[in-house]
Amino acid sequence: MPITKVKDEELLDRLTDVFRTHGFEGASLSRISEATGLQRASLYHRFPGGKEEMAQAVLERAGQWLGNRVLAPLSGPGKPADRIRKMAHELHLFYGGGKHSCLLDSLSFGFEESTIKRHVREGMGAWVEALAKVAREAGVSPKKARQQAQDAISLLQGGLVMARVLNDTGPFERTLANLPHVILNN
Amino acid sequence: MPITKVKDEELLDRLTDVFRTHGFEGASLSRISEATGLQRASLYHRFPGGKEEMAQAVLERAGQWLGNRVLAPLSGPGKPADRIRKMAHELHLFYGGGKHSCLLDSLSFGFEESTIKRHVREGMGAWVEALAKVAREAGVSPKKARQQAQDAISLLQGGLVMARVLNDTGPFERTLANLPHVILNN
DNA sequence: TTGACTTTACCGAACGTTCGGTATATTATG
DNA sequence: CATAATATACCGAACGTTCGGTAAAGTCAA
Repeated sequence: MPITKVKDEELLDRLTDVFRTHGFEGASLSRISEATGLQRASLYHRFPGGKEEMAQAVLERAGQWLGNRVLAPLSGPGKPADRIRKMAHELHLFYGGGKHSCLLDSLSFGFEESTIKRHVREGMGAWVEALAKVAREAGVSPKKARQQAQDAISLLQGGLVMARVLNDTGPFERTLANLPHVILNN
Repeated sequence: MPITKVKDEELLDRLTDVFRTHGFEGASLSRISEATGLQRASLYHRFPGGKEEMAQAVLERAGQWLGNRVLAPLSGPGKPADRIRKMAHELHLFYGGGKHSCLLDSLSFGFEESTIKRHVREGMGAWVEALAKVAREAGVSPKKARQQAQDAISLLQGGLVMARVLNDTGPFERTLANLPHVILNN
């Protein structure tokens, strides 16, 4: 078997970067080719389904990251506040301290219903539900738990938008630090 | 002078819709042509500078709306809480109750520094500053005022992202209702 | 009032470029 | 050698943009 020019993990890393920086339509094959170091045909060898399959592979792995690094810790052992702090730490790493945009934002434009949008919706839905569950476990009423989970996601997503627009990661990082209070407040 | 097929206001409305729905790169001239009822060449008669000028015209008007409907009421007379409620009402109208995306989000993708991104940055910066000012006037400490203004914008922007992804405007609308508390909390 | 002239708004057709995608050849490893 | 990975060269279609021209409204001297 000949050697791969770019390992799968590295390839997906770079694809992720292109998609979250430019969105789906802005992620042209030229940009992808440049970012990955692979020619068009090589990309189609790795992803016969083309750009759509690339985006789905990126979302697939992001979904795995969400499950392993966010949802799993949230439903794991430990005090609720500690579990949330653990998640905040992972989010800090994943979003480069706020410098990277979120795929759930960048891949959600355009009105046509697609596999990608469904994938994005499932991810965000699972995230909200997991946060609400932790809040309920900490004694927050079901209704309030749901609202505070939504507020947390809103603050995070909005913080990433602000960081991109204003070139200031401060609000996002402050939100990360405040997450336990936002979610568990009673 | 021949009659215009589409009045300027209407034209800008439709352009705004295309840009905030698809982002800059997703807003192809074909889509724009379809949405406005004008052929490509006619669009270039109205906007000699092409797509870039269209986006800037859209941002220009959005900036005027921000100034007239958001910043002005915020620095006007009345109790701080009332001024914020007034803003919330305008936001509800402008964002179609949460069904429309925000230009500050959709036009902020891509890394290259551009006139568009500068325009977007100025708009969001002025918005945050105006909110912080109201909070200070209501007796909130400068530091806390700034943070709560940032939280408000984060909640709004994040709420719009959630609405687009989950097809649920609930969190956004709830944020609108809570804005006075978020911003003026002491 | 008329008719020549200008201005304005629009459109069909085409420009060169880039898009996403593919057929074929080359490379390198087991 | 066999074969998987990459590269070259190319495709039709769509991209943003421009050109030449037409129809309608305003201007104004005769």
